[in-house]
Amino acid sequence: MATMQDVARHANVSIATVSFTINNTKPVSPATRAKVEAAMQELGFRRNVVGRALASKRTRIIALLFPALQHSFSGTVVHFFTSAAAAARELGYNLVLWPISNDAGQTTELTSTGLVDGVILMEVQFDDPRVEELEKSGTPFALIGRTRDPSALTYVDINFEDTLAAAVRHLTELGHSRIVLLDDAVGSRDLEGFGPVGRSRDSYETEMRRRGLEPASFTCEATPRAGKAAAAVLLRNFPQATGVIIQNELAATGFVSGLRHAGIEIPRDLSVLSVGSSAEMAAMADPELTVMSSPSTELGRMGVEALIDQLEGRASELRQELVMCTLEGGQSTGPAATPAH
Amino acid sequence: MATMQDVARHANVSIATVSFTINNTKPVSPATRAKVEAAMQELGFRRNVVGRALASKRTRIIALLFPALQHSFSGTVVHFFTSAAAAARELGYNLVLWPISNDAGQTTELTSTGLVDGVILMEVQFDDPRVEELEKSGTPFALIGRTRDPSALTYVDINFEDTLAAAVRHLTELGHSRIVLLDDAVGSRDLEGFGPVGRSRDSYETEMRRRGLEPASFTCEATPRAGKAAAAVLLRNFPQATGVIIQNELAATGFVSGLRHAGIEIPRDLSVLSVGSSAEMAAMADPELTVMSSPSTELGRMGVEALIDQLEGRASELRQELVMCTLEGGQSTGPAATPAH
DNA sequence: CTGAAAGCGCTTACAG
DNA sequence: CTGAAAGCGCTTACAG
Repeated sequence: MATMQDVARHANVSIATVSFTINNTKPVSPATRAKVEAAMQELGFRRNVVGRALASKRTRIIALLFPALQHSFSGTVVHFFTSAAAAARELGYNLVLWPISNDAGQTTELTSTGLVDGVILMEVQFDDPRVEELEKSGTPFALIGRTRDPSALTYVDINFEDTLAAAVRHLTELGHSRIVLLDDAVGSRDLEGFGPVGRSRDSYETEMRRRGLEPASFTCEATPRAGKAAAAVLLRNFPQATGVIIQNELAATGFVSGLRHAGIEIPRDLSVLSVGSSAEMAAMADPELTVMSSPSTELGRMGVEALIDQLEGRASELRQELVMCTLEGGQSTGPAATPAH
Repeated sequence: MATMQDVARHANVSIATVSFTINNTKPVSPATRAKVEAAMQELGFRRNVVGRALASKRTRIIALLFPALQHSFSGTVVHFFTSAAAAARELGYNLVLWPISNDAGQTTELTSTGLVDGVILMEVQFDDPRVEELEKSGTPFALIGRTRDPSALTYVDINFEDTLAAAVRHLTELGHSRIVLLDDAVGSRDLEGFGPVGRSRDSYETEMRRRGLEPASFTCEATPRAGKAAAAVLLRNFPQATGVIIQNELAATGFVSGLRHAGIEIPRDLSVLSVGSSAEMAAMADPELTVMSSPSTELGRMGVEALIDQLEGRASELRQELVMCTLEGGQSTGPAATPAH
């Protein structure tokens, strides 16, 4: 590869001038610019990023920290990864993937080698030790998710509060009043621990009470089989229910199957609304689930943008954004009927 | 961060000596080593990777090139990404994600900035322009997949040939002889184009003929809805079939639903074997599908290892590996019966 | 076994 | 507007 030195020689200018014209960092006369550009063209010059990184002390690489032992890799995670990578590139950055364990200790070791300018932290917990670690190490970062009090942090997250309220509203507008929430056991084992589950359940309960309705919720593991079993639990423990909000993507199809096997017809006998999943996943169920789908693609992009804004000093104020899940058609919610069971 | 210079000063040695002891690249006396290590410890020194990269002309970064417009992001892709990232790190490398369009033109632009030592190319086509581009640019690379004639290339891929033969065998051992293949329309629109579909269909046909059976295949898009429609097509066009091999992960659940709605009981009336999907996906169907699951995790790791072996000059011979899909229990295959339709 | 020094390919004050 | 030069943090012949 041709170097900047080669270009300078070829154009009869100094290497500094080449740098100035490439970066538009100092005025360059039109004639000189033309010479330099011709030389670059001719030599097929591409600026070496490693030299640039060392000199400028900015690698323009950011890392995506994700849980190595992802408890449940929903289909939406891929969209998140890929949209983050695409957004980074559009902004002139590269995205590296860093699997880390959920407990702290590794992040400083990773960031201290100078590879990345900043990191995006996925699957943030209420009290996340990694956040402290990042703060201590001085690494700029953005969260996908929120800690308990994220007021001083850069983050993007799903607006679970409004999403669950909208989910309740969707069902009440269809005439439902006995609405049960089925969520993910991962969160409820440590209810305070994982944001999505805790925030969602709180919001569900608040919204139900606000409407004078009695909240009721239960939980199952994130597998189709667990979802199937949960169907039996629902029928036994919540026989009055006419609507279910399920926030457990991987259990949802099994839950629907379980209900079908029990003779429940959806949505005639029971409405099921899947929250935080994707249209693709929802379409796997039979009947296809009405879903409030996760804004994974948007979050990936926004997380990257938030971080890079910060890195480039463009972030005049802290960027903190919440995005709602989007209600998408489906065949699993309908008017409330008397419970058939 | 402390630099190597700081460590050298602190230990009263030259910076070269620090480098030698860190890299074990020249003999260092035990006493000196101890001094250097103590200094590193005390200063919390971590070798800066950018400086190292510039001096050594190796960034120890590899790129994963994946199709930006992935036609169908199966759940298994995430496992691939994450296992590749984990494997890279274990070997002292970093993995960057590079979305590219499927047609050529971009890869040289990406590799020529000197960011990566090599690349892994996903979703390889029979005649893949990107392969030529990589060869021309001199970038070391490994394929996930195979071109038409990959004999001179480093690759890892699914052993579609043996997998489909095993799929046919699984069903014939259960007494089936009318076995139909349902695959992915993406491949058959350009049958020569996409390896998995072409290789699988060829192998299916060969194996059927070898057993004196008549091959028959059809195709549908990669969506649950298309799968559902495909169920009707099967019953209309292949009424004699008692077994179906479906190589279309995203259509599989819909296919099963479609059959159920048509009154077909699986596996009593019809056996369905899902090939190249994952246990997670297979579990979404009702009944859970018997599946030959994609070795995504293995492929991710192997692809990275193959590339890095090559980069480090460890690859005495070309690394070319094929991995079969693994048959996993499920409830959708059983003894052949007279077609009920 | 250890060190002085050149050099990897850039950026950026500083001077003119 | 342009250039000479220092420097980013390392590695690696070369010399001793």
